[in-house]
Amino acid sequence: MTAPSPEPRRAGRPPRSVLSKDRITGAALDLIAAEGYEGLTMSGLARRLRVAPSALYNHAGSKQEVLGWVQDHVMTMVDVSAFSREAWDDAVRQWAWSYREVFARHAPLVPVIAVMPVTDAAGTLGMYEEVARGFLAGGWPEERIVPTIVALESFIYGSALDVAAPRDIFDSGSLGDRFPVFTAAVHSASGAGDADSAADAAFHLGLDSMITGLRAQLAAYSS
Amino acid sequence: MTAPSPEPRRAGRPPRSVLSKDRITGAALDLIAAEGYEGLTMSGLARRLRVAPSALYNHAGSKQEVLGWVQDHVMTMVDVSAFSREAWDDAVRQWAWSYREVFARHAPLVPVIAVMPVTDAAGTLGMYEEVARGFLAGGWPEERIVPTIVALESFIYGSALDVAAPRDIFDSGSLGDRFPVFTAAVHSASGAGDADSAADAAFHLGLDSMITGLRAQLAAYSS
DNA sequence: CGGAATAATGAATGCCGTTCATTTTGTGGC
DNA sequence: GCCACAAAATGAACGGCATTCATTATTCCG
Repeated sequence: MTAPSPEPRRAGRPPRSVLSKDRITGAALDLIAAEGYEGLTMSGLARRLRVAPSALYNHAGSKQEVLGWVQDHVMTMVDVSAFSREAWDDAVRQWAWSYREVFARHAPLVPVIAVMPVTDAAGTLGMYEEVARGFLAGGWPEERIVPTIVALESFIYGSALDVAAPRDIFDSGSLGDRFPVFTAAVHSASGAGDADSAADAAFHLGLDSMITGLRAQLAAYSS
Repeated sequence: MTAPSPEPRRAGRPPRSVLSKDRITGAALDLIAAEGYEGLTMSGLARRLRVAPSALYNHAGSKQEVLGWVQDHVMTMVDVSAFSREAWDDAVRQWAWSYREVFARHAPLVPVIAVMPVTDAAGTLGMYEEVARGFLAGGWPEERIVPTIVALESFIYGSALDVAAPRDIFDSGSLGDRFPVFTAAVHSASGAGDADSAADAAFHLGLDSMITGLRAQLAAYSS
């Protein structure tokens, strides 16, 4: 137990390095958990690490790079264990629900992921490796695996964004009269089930549809 | 043809209003077309409208609100005409391709849409109205229409983000050795077809899967 | 006709990511 | 063992951003 040091650090290189990629990533995740993504600023991150903001730039080239580290860590939270246990279609279902849940809590990462290359992202690659093994074991032809993963991910990312939507997002207000068919559909949909799980219902429906369609594609390919 | 007035406007309310929701929206779309979304700043928008930045706040409460107007306009660019011409499944296919194409060019709107309520967004409601009519005419039960649209949209939004991805996004670099199955799958996928259309291939595959699955759901429901 | 709402200007604010000069310390080559 | 250089911290500064405020001029409404 080191005594807390209220006296500020002097300028100059410290005896033992204060920062590192791992410490920065950990602090960023803590900060996000505590204050959300709007609280993730370079100043806030530096404050949490008891460091001047500019010190971060000795380790990360930009905030984008820090976000990349966070994203790679978040990827490891996705549960891929089903792929080594169950048939590919059941595994996909479990994986997809876990994937969506994780990124619903990290929705601001979704637009980042789409652009960010996977190079040097060991966590992300680890997830893909497990998924690819599962598909291969399930009898999928190798060249179809990546496009299939991308299609599923697209659905998952879109659905993760949808989780953050307010429950009354489809309330057409005073314009409702001009759009009677849609307005009626909204009302009859909200009748069934509580509004909390509207996003869940759409995800369930879409995922099951997609898996059904993929099963049909695999069958057509195998014959 | 009014003469250009190089002399700046004096302070005080102008004889005839310079700004309006429509003029702001139009200028924002021009600005986005010219400089992309990173060029869409309140200052830049004001410059284009030959107005002080603060003047915008007499018409829009925030930049978010302006983005909402832009989003509603962009929605009207989506082609829904197939729903009044063709069977629901073919119409969905055409609509989805158009929808993705439009939002691939407006990817930064995707995270905005998910959160933004549809109230007072006539263009958005207009699109939903046509789609809902098509589903209803196709024999879908009313209470299933909205969840189905949401599921399709989730896939479309995710796919629109995917279009912006660099072609070598799955290049695992020096870490490739540790993830052999996935690395092999990436290589055999990039072999078939040019890299340009990797996103297209995934979208095609996912959309067709989903439509197949939806068709099966409708059949199960009808019986 | 007069007062309130409206719609512009321009200055100012605070936050943000990032850069730079400076200082101190560790490290690798002679 | 020394010395030059790389590494890692500080703190001040910068430019850009969305937004707010006081001020001014004009229109609209009763």
